[in-house]
Amino acid sequence: MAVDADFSLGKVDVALTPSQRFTEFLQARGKRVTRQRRVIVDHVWSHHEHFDAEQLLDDLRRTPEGTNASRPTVYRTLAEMVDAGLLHKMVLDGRAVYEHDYGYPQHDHLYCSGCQRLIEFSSDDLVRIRDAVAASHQFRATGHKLIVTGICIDCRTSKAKSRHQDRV
Amino acid sequence: MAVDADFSLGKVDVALTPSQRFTEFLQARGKRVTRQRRVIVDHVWSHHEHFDAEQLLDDLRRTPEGTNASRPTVYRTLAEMVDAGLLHKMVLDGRAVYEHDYGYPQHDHLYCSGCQRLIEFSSDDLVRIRDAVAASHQFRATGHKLIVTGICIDCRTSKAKSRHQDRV
DNA sequence: TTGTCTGCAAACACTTTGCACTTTT
DNA sequence: AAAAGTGCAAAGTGTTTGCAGACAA
Repeated sequence: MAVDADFSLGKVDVALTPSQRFTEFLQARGKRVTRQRRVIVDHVWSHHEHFDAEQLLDDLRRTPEGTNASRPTVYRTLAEMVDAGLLHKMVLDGRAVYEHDYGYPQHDHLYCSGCQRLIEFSSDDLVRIRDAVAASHQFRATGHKLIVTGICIDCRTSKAKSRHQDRV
Repeated sequence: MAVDADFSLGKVDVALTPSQRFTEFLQARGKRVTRQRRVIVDHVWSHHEHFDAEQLLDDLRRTPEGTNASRPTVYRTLAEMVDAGLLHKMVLDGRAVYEHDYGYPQHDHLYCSGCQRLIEFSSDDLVRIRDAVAASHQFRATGHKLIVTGICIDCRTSKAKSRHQDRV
């Protein structure tokens, strides 16, 4: 699940690093800053990519001694990071996919059914329409999830699609 | 998972009933029109509601002799109905939820986090924006899924929320 | 020291599959 | 009769949990 190479939605200024924010979150709840939790946040923030729990687990296993964590710990820590507002979780094809949330603007995705790539975009018009529709149903919108399915230009132009089928 | 009581997006005229269309679909593929398949399509089309496989299985079990089907058959038949274009499948909170597709206009959902109700709506503006965004990324959109999360008016006005917590 | 966290193995929920038997065509 | 479908039980997949030992505060 690679992220579009050109990630054009810029970072937003934030006071603390993700790692600091997580530490703060843990301490505020009487939770402990363990080696595993540190290793996981650091690793997750070393790449701006969409990933799932198993990928993260594998990545950590390929890493030097003392920088990995067990499957249950990975799952538990990802859930905590979502609670902490660091990560955003979405479900795609039956498995949970995570992406950076803290410090990045709200956005939606184009999902290429050819190469499974997720391309990020954001649209103010979309949010406006969302709120107008919600209002007309006397519904108070707190968020939304939009995934536009289709075919990206690479998959459309290349006859030899093999190059685009990473991570299928 | 109840559907909004006032389903205001009208039916669309279609040449065949869902059951006829399914029969046609099966025959075209050399598949057989069995008692179970008939029972399932008929039951699914007797209510316009969102449902999942286990609910359907339970409903069928509560039904007179000779009008039920096993779990594997229910799953297999639902998949066929999706292939046939009769049902639309979406994944919500980890399980597959189905809704009528054949004969109904494309639409999206408001999802109340208070009572888990799905309210249907459709918006031409939304589709326009979707296509504009896609075009700007040289992406060819073939479809989309939008779920707006929030609180419905019932959950907002009632202090005694218990009444709205069916199916939680 | 005290209470939380970790990792293991086992449990989970939902869905799919292998296979002998039944049913439609 | 031939081919496809069904139901059972068992296997999968992704994720969660109970618990004894390990570790942060």
